[in-house]
Amino acid sequence: MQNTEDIISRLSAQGLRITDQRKTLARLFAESPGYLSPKDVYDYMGKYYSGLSFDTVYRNLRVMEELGVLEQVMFEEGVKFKLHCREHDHHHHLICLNCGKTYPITYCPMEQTAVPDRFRVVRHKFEVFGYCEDCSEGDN
Amino acid sequence: MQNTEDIISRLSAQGLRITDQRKTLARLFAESPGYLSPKDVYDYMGKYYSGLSFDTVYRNLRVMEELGVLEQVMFEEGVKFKLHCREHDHHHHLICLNCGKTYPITYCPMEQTAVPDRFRVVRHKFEVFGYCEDCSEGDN
DNA sequence: GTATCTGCAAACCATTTGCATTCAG
DNA sequence: CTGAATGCAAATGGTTTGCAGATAC
Repeated sequence: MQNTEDIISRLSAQGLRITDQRKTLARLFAESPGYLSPKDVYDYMGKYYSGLSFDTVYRNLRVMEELGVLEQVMFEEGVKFKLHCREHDHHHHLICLNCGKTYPITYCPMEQTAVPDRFRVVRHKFEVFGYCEDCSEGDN
Repeated sequence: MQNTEDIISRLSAQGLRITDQRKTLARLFAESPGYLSPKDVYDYMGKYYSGLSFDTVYRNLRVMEELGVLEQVMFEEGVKFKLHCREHDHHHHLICLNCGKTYPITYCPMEQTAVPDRFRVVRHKFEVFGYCEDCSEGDN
């Protein structure tokens, strides 16, 4: 986990101006263990900034994603963001369907996967969805 | 692979009317080995129906997806469709980044994945992307 | 001071909906 | 014939863009 200051200084180091909104944004992601949709972010930010506009949220999410501070993942419900994993070794995630919190999985299935000679692998996606301890009321 | 008639009769069996467009749609998916975006479908269909509208394409894709004839997957670039796999055993796919063609992988990583006791797994996603034999010019 | 940020409005794109017409059964 | 399918136009929802005023540096 990175704290708010880490994120701020990375933004600053990249030449971005440190506005109040960006501080709040940094804090939000520093404190959120899981994925957030643009709407989640907008709703949270809206509590602190009355005149907040959606486009600024999008702009900042995009900028932070381009700088590698955030990472963006496509879910069935749409795009979501979280802090970019700083761990060096390749890993995957357990993702809670309720709170969006993620837990690393060190195991990578590519090692075991038999791929035809003729297929040149570029990347892969392995994600496990379910309910974390705190959210285990679930649906069925 | 299923042929056009199989698909048509499944649609018919479900009470749908067999229009020209749906026949063409069935043929398109029967002959396409990979994922197609709504736009791909629209472009293809457009060659045969001059007054074609996008909403009919969407409607038919959605209906066929609800009937289990098609399956829908979210990629970075958006939603895509292919024939729903009829194979009984659970499996995953190699997906060609160029032509969208898919190849089944029998291996399922969940068997090897250590999950914390407290996390209740509901579903998972494992996809391998790359270039198939025919598309191996690739990008790098 | 100056370039970057922000909010606003409007544009944009993909997707959905209502309705009148057409067509499969 | 009748209800379902289609095309059209318009609405919607999510996201992006242009521009003028506000703000970090």
